[in-house]
Amino acid sequence: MRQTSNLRKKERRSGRRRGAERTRTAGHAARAVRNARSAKRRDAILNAALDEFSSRGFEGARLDDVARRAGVAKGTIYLYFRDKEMLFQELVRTMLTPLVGTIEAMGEVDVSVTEMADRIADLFVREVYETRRKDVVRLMISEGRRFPKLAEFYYHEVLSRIVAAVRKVLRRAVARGEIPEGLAQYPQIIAAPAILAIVWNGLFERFEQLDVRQLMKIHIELLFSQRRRP
Amino acid sequence: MRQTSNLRKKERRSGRRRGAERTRTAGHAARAVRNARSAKRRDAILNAALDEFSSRGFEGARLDDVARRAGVAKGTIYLYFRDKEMLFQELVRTMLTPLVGTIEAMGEVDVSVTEMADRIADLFVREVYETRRKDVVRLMISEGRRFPKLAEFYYHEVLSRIVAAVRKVLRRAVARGEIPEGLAQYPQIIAAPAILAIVWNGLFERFEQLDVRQLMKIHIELLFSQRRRP
DNA sequence: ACATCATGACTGACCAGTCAGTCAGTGTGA
DNA sequence: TCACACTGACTGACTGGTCAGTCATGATGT
Repeated sequence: MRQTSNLRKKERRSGRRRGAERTRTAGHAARAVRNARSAKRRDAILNAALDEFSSRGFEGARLDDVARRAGVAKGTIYLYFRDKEMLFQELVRTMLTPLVGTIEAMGEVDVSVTEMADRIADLFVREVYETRRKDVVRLMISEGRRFPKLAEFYYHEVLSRIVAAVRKVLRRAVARGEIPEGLAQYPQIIAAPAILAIVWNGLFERFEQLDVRQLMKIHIELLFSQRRRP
Repeated sequence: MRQTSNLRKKERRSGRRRGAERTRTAGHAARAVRNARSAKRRDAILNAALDEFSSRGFEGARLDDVARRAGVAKGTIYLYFRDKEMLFQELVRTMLTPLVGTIEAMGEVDVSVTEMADRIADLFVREVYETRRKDVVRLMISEGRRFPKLAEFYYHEVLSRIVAAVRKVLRRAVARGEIPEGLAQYPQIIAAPAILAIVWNGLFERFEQLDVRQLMKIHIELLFSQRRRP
């Protein structure tokens, strides 16, 4: 459950070079150690926050609980995040940003539509549905409305890029006559079962299982199987 | 601790027959007036609650605000609902229960799949998306996870019935060879764009409009257009 | 000796839920 | 028809408790 480890915590603490040339090496080493510890704490807090936000919602989550779960005093949280809201926003940003690159790359390669759809489905299942990112997306769905800034960030930095990349591939396919035009107008259709799965999973999984992989596979087959004019 | 006093006020106030046969009619009329007013208040409270819950979420909503918006004192809310949680649950129940009948009826008629899909889409747009029920469904999506009882009610009383009704029609179509088998396994696929639309509407509508009707129409066309074996 | 990081007790604001009191409307008796 | 008693729906100030955010103090490393 450590998968957030790769979230660019190295961020160069800008400036601060003055004097003490003698201890340069030692200083650097020390700073590196500190940064590492600091990043670890930040991560622990984010992880704990995800748990608490997920099970209680933004308003319902208690920072005391986040602190306890992270093995840290409450005040420490405020050394890393301005307030509860920023903690939430950083959580979403930190967990979802790394996906963007992967997704954009997808639009560059000239693959067939079905190939692309399969890749999207696979990426979603492996990198979102089967990880804690699923919970982050669920949080985004549940609470995003009350964080307009975050919704905006998410739309511009994540969604619109995905939509653009997918649309690109779809347009090519339309031009080749492989698929009807409608799909290129609403690339969201491809993602619809993914959203459905996350919502269903949160609400009804205990009554009726839903096999996401299968769900998406069937959906894609239905959408893309070759068809004749009616 | 006097709540419950007037919950379900139609309740035959058992016994209590003593004299005064003369005023029977007047008494009935008076009671009718009271009941009407009472129902009106209940409605006002539910309406106000929907507004507040929608914009602030369950935890974020203040009963003081609900009361003010309903034009009622805070205490009055507690004459009609045991506590905040029951208010929320009643809200969802009251708004969604009326739909169930309509939906079940749909499974009874032996229509074609596309006909059924069109009807579902139309019903959804007219009775949910274009009404305040959309907000109720959104609340269910956002907060349902923290109300297991409510999720259970919703699953058993609403969802599973829809799924069963739709599945029935789909099975017939499969038997006739009209559609491939996959869809009958996951009738949820038909509803996926509806969920997507509600989520999108809440989060991103201000950046990019989404025409639900068109979205669902295209999706249905893609799913059901006749196809040849690959 | 100093800088930085970390702590957790504390504070002030906030809010769900309560309850003593009010009063509009109803029944009763003359 | 009037006056008086009675009822219970309604009110809103209040209470008990909670929690985000602060800060005086302590720990650690250089």
